[in-house]
Amino acid sequence: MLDLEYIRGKRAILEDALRKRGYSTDILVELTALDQKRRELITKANELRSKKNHISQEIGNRKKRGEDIDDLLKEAKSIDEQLEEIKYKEKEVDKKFWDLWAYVPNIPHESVPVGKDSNDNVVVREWGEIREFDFEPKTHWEIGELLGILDFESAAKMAGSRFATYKGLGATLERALINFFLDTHRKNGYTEIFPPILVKPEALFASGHLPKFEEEMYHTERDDMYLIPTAEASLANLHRNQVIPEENLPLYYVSYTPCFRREAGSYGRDVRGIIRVHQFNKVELFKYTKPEESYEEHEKMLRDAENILQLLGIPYRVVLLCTGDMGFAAAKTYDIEVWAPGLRRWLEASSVSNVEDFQARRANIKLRRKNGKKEYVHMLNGSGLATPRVFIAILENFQQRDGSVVIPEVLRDYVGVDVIKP
RNA sequence: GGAGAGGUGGCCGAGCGGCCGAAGGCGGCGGCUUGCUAAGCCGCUGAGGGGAGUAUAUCCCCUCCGAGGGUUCGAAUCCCUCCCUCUCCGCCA
Repeated sequence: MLDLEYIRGKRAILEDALRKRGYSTDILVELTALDQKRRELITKANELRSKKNHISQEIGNRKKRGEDIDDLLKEAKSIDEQLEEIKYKEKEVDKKFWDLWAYVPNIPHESVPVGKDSNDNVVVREWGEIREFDFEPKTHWEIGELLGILDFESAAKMAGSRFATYKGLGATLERALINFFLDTHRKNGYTEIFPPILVKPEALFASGHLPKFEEEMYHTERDDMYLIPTAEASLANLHRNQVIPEENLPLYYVSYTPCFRREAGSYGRDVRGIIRVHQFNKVELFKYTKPEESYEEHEKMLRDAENILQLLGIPYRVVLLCTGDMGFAAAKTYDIEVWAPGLRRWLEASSVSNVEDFQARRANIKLRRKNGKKEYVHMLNGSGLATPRVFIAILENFQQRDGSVVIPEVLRDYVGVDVIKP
């Protein structure tokens, strides 16, 4: 959520931002009208309440003196009636206003390239050698089934499409990745968190996932709770309604959680293998920072995520998302894409975003300066990393002619073997 | 699931129909004192919103004591519902 200044004094900036993101600016016309109406009603209601307060006070005074209060009672009643009507209208307008406002995206940072869609994203750097194969590289699902470490049939039987059962060393490799990610980030100063993964609607509102992404999440009807689509949702709530002394910032958190996504808008896309599944594991990085440090911290977080792939020896590239491709809450986002030779394409394995104070405003998280002044903190999140696509990258990049997969050295102690053989 | 206790400002904690946006303490900020530090003394110190105003100066007003309703001219204080925390019992890992 943005500062309301953006539809009053700083309106031109917001208009520009919406245009760059490819949003219509029509919404602003309605928002402005609602804002004006809202303020009119607030002013009127305040006046009436003020009058009423004076009368109540006067009643108290008169009663003490034993004087007659009938005329005041009558006046109070008439004010109540007027107030009732205005309050009703105010509520209505207020709700409309905030409902709309909740759909206004963040302002892109000045360093973000302007563009329409993913074609306008900018590749910032590439790392690693893309391997030349002297045989036809297989896809991860072919390798997974050949090695007996991925089982799609049993998963489909119990859960439907877009699920996978990890078996034997597959399950071990998955767990190894999680532990390796966590351990590495912990060494870099991130505090490990294992949060609730079933949360209340207000938590998802604070993180910015509601109301806009309701369709993307699994909801439990009986208790009105949601399975988190990412640990970001939980971590953004760690300090909800808190004021953090500035000397405690920045705060670094790392969290492994399963993530659940309905993938509502992507029927038929990436249906094979584990490219796009309803349930996956992710290790998430999260920071709370002072506003003046958030962009520096953003770069550092990106490096921390990249570091994992470098240690694993997986070729990747860093992509700076353009205004049109960026997420709703983000002011700036880098994606890290790993190379999958079997699929012959780059796969997004991480998304590292600075949302500035967009979530802090919703979650009401502030910092206290040394002089006592309070401001909203900046919040950053990034995958470090999501396991399925790293799993894919390991299978496809490190496959041998016979289908066996060489385990990266840093994982060998975790997995217990050097090679997974058929 | 059953019984009880409780949720008040950055924190602790009093208030239990009007004089309470809230005593007192801690912390923080400013000042005095002081060779420095500590201690002491004095003052200031919640949030959100609307309006006046060139103003992140200042002033006026409104709302907020877990959330939402209700009673009342008037509620932190009384009533109802819900949420959360704690204790005990039951149940289960």
